[in-house]
Amino acid sequence: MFTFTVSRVRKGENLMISENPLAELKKECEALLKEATGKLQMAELLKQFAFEKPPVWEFGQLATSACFELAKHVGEKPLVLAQQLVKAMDKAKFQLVKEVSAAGGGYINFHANFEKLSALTLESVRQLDSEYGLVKTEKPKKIIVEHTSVNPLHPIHIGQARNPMLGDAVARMLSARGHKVFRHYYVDDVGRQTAVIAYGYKKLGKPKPAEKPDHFIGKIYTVTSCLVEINRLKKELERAKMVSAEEETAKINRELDDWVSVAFELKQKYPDLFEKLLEKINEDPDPEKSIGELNRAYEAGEEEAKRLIREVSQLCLEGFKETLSRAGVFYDSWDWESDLVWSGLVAEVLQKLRQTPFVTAFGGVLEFEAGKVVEFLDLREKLGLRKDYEVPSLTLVRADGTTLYTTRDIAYTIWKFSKAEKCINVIGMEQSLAQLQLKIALYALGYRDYAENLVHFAYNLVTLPGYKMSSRRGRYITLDEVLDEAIRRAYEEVSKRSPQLSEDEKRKVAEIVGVGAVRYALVEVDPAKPVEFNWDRVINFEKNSAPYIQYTHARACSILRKAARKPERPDYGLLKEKLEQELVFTLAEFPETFIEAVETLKPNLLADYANALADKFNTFYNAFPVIKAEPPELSDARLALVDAVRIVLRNALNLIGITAPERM
RNA sequence: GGGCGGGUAGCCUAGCAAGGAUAGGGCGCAGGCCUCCUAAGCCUGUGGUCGUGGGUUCAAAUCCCACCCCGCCCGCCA
Repeated sequence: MFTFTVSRVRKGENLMISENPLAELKKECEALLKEATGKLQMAELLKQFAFEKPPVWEFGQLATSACFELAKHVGEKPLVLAQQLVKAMDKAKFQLVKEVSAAGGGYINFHANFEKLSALTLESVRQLDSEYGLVKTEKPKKIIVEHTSVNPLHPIHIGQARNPMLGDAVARMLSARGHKVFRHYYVDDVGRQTAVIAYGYKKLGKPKPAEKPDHFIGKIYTVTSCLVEINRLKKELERAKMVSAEEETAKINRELDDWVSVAFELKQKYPDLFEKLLEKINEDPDPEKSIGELNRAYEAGEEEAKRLIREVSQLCLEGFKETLSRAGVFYDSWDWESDLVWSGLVAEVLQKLRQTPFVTAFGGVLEFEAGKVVEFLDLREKLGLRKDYEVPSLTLVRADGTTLYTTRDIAYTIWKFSKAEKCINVIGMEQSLAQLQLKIALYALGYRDYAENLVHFAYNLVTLPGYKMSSRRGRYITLDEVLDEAIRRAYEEVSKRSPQLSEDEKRKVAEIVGVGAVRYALVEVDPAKPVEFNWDRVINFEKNSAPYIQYTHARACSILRKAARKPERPDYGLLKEKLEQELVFTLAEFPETFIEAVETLKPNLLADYANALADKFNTFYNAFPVIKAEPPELSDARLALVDAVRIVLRNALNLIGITAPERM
């Protein structure tokens, strides 16, 4: 079913073109229906017509079930109404419509006039080229898409990699829609975890990384975190033993066992690093305290802490940039959480929040009572909350005076809204509650408009079949590994299939194909569903994969290259095969698919679309000759069709951040 | 206990917001197709109580209610 029917026709040199050919067809169908209902004095009963795609091609290209609805008002059978409406239509007015029929229990089916629709569609695609399908919005907005924002503690792992792929695709789509899009990376450098890595890094004497910096940082973080945790648990255990709290002792023992086994793993993996950190950390009578102190000093903006933590974070980010740029993901702004703290913005927001009746203090601790806000401002329905559900409170400030993540995020969000009208946060589903509390805080502060333009783009996790990925435990598969492996496999494949390519070309193609495979795999499934990681799924070269679509694109390019001529005198009326007409229709649908994908923020719709188009094209490719088709007017029409498929496949892939190679 | 998300063939997945004609794909499995534009392909076959039970409707995978299973969240973590 479709809703979007906006389109503009403009005059080409000699042929009409349209930025949305399918919408032209719909407009015509709608006009015919309106006229017919008018004639039968039923115009008042139905003003909107929804169109759908009939289940079988032979039924036509568009259908409406309006007569079922109409039948209720008139007391006549749907089929009879459909027949009457069809009869009342003025055939002389048919342009893109060739035939209308009543069918089934009361459908009205519209058959397209492909001689005209093919001409309109193929000319439009080829003239608009890289702009075809990218229908611009009437209301362009400034939009910030915040995505990735992986903490600078360890390399980006495959569980997190879904985020940049989705975020980047969404940003590309919105931008293509005509919005002014800014891609922001929120550098979360404030908090205990950053203090942990900085602490370990300092203990090691701030070593220069001998490998990719984020991998280097990741090792130090994992080992440090593990050792500190064991240290802390041991102390807790002693305390618990002294007061002979048996249940607690047992619990701590279990946790300790867990961490000791992690330590064992880590010692095997990185013996030197492990020994050195163990030695250094043991020198510290209270590592926990040192870390807490470092965290406090950093928030307070003390010079030494600043230098240290920024150095570590920056190091890690260098690694991220390398990985992400390889995957084709870039940012317009890197926003440091610490800057928000130091600039006083966080304090300012806290001050304002304190003045609302929704914040209470006990000791130094500040609590934000989100539930109260919901009642007071009557937000329940607006936020889609159940009637008895009480939103939990949110701690804004710790007893030691430091702030918490969501508190800073409130300040950050307000800052973002000073630069944009809409903010989309690509953040995992597990943070839904925090994102809700954040939104409620905006309402509490009187930023109603911000709250309503804040979107939490939630996505589900990527899981490993055996165990849970855990960055703290150093159990993860990095995005780098996955990309390397994908490119390696792609290289093998290219070498096997296209030995004639130069070494340089093979490498380039392998890169494009490998990266594409990974991006596609992470974007293709509904973000709400979890993805179970396995190599064959993420590095798939068969149907329903980026390589498959890329291959199809390369095949189209190959035909055009071999033809070595432009389609000078195409006769689109000769495109009489069902497959050809289905291809044309699919191409005509692209603009509406694009609009729907952007408006609903569903990049997977574009992945599905591209895959479906590739399927049809391959079937066509297998069934009919193009270059040698006779007569030449048919050959030319088919060449134009191939060219249009090439353009649309490329445009669709580009929107989700995948490059379409011309050979592979 | 409460909240959120998910449940569609052996496995993975589309469709669900705006209910409509025969629930699309892919993997797997069984078979077939390269003197012809790239076989990363194409064709044929195989496989479905759309989690369960009620309800609304001329019509339910889709809407409503109840329940079951899985995941996540309910931190002075992020």
